[in-house]
Amino acid sequence: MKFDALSLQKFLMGECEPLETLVWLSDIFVPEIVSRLNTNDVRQRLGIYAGEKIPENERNLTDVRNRVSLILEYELARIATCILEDNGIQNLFWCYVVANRFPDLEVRTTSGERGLRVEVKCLQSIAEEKSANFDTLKKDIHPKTDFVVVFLWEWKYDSQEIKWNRSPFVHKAFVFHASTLAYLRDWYWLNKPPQDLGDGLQGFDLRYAVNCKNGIYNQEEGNYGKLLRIWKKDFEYQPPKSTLLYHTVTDYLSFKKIVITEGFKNLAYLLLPKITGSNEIYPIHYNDNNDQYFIGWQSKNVCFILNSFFSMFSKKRKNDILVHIFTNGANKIYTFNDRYDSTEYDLDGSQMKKIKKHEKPKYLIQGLVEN
DNA sequence: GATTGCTACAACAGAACCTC
DNA sequence: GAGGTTCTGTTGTAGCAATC
Repeated sequence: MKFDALSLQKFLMGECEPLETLVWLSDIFVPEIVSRLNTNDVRQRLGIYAGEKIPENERNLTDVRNRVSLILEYELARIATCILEDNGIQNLFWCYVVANRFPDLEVRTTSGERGLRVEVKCLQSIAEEKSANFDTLKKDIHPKTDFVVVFLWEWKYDSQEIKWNRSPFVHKAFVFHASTLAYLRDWYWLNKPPQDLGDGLQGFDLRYAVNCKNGIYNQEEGNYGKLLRIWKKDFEYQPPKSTLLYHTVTDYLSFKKIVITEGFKNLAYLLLPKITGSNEIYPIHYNDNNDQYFIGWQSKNVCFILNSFFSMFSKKRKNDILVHIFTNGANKIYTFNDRYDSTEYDLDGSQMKKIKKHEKPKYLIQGLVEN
């Protein structure tokens, strides 16, 4: 993709209004990065080759996820600098912030002047609880130049012709205006304190969020800023309205939905073939008047349904959906919550007979193997 | 069932400590 | 003092389990 060198330089040096920069990053610049990240040229350098093993235990998977996250962060900077070179810009580059502090990356001129600053977060889509953490205090964030980029990635198994077995694939990237996201986070956090504060208060010191339990203060435990806990739709305390905040709320709610749905899809593609023995998987849609709703995924006689979508319907419509699924040949349903705990049911018409709860996707498969 | 508080565990850097 | 080892704190990602 060819960029206009002048506007590229202007955006990256933080000379435009934050909203304008946000839209440019979201719609133009970061999609180009993702497109290049997903090329074989990049993926071959992150691939797991025949004979190589990674840990399967969640505890030890953490280091692999950390490493993928770090590499994607570096690749972003490398590719972003390549884009500058491709467009004839010699006086700008992306650099790594070596000190362990916000942000991860900065745009600099060759004379050292600073432009945009970017914090990179990576989430593996099938992780039951995506917990990447944006806990930078608002005082440390510059409203004009600072942004958060979130990559949603998953292992992608490649065809036989390609020499590696699997490699990370970025399914989607999201960009947030850091200052507004932090504002939203704090608005929610401060308006929803724990019940057992005692005579203390929640708040911040110079470096951390500070919690209080029964009057005793402590450094916040690490939940503050978890990306999927930042904001909830229709929260009872609404922040003051602004265009930027409106964008952030809309983008955040969309981000949350996409992250959960994408992980659910990847799980369906991972697990359904192991259950049914078939690689033929297709989406389940429900048509209501002129609207079409996504419900889940089906392979042969087995359906995966996402609770957060299914529960939106009235009892009558739920029955219609179940009959529709049954008519399409399914007699087994697994319902999943947003953290991918599942419940197994036998389906007969619109009647669901509960068989078993599976706390985690891996137990679902283990249970099948044991049976 | 959803939410929230707490814990796990890796890499890494730098300080503190130990031995020669 | 040099060099090696251990400890501590920070960053990062995520899962478990009690509570709402």
